[in-house]
Amino acid sequence: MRILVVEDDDRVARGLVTALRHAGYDVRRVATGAAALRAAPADVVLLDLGLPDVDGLDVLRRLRRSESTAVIAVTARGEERERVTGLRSGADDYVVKPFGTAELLARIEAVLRRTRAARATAPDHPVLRVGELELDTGARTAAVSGQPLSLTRKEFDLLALLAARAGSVVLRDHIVDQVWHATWEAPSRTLDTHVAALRGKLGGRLRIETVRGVGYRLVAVDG
Amino acid sequence: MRILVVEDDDRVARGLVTALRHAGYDVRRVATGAAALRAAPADVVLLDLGLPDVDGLDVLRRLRRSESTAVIAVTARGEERERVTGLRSGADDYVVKPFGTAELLARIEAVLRRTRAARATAPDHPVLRVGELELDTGARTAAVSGQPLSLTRKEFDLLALLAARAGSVVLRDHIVDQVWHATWEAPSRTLDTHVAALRGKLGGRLRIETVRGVGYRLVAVDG
DNA sequence: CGACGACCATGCGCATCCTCGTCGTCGAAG
DNA sequence: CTTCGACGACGAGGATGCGCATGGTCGTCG
Repeated sequence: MRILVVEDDDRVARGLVTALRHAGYDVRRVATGAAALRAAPADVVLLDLGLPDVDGLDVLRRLRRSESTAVIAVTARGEERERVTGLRSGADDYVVKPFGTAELLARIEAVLRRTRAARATAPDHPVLRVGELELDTGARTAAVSGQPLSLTRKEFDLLALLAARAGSVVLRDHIVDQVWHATWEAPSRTLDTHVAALRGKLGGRLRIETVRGVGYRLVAVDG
Repeated sequence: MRILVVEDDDRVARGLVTALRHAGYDVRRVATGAAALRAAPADVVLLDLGLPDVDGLDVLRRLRRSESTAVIAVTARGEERERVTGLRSGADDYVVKPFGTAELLARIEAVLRRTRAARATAPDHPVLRVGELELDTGARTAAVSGQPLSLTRKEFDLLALLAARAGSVVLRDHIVDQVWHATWEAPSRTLDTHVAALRGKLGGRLRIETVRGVGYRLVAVDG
């Protein structure tokens, strides 16, 4: 489980990181909002709203674009109004310094309990089959009709996501969230590019259909 | 959205109920743990852990057996150790009296955001059948008598809505709400246009009937 | 260092799709 | 029968979303 600590005060940050590492989490720490957005994704982000470079609430809102990331806001100020706007902006929880390590850990667990369901990837089905396609999500290998195909990382992630919901439409936003862990806003043609690459590699036995305005759907072609 | 308030102090309870009702929730209130377990299910339970009849933590654990119910623990005691055990027992959040109404509402919203997201991850994508019409809401495909038909986004959403209530009238306002996610209605022929398009594509086996001044109704034509 | 592959951003072209206005028609109420 | 409001049938316009080609960035490896 990966936790990102966004905190500009070195002393506070070090204490947090140590405590979280000790609790068994994979912890990263950054000091600025910009770095936080770059360092995503994480399962939980501990976000100090009193950052020097940018508006903390803005960072919060961007982080929360990814459904699978939970955000716990942390501040020194204890005003109720601040807490309310923080929560309203999408924070899953809001704690005020100073706080106890045990409570923070308990709150992290509570948040994780709730977001676990929203996280994807079923580790119990490592091999996906759709028609002639076979994806080994453990070994990250793919083959069509026994012929191995070489996929790049993004291509594989994308195909695995589509294959896991074969026959159903997968929403564009959901793909962007899961494969790119995106925090970006401007509509980008990046996803299309990768879909095009996959279509080229898949050949005739599998088809990625476009559902305009919604997303994509992977189907096997019988023949 | 349904909220259950579990609180033995009448005065506090009344205040809570009023505030929550005012915020638009469907609120129920009980005074004991036993009654709380009987009154479930609810989307959110505000649980006072200082109940007279039973151990609050025990009630909490039982309520949390239902995945879709969120629990916010409320107590008068502010000890960190209490908060930790409350959260560890499965509470989604933990607030200490006295607390502000605005913050409580914000925390309820935050919790609901998460449980809703968890539900949206495993959504129901039923296959709707009306006469010869078959709509696969997961794949977003439609067919009449086995013949696939190609529908645009709005057309599909609209038809799915009508098909889900096949045989009964769906109000114009409700359609606008669900398909356009707007409460708009500057007089415009947009909805009519899409209905007309659907009628053209459906052919003779299905009919969309107009109920003047009310809405539309989808019916199968037996032939 | 230089080449290379993977990835990301951007812009254009194109095919729809949506919207909304006008006008004619229909239905219900009086 | 008349009147009035609601609906149906068009027909553009403008907006939207997608495919593809291109150029740039970054990290890796020889």
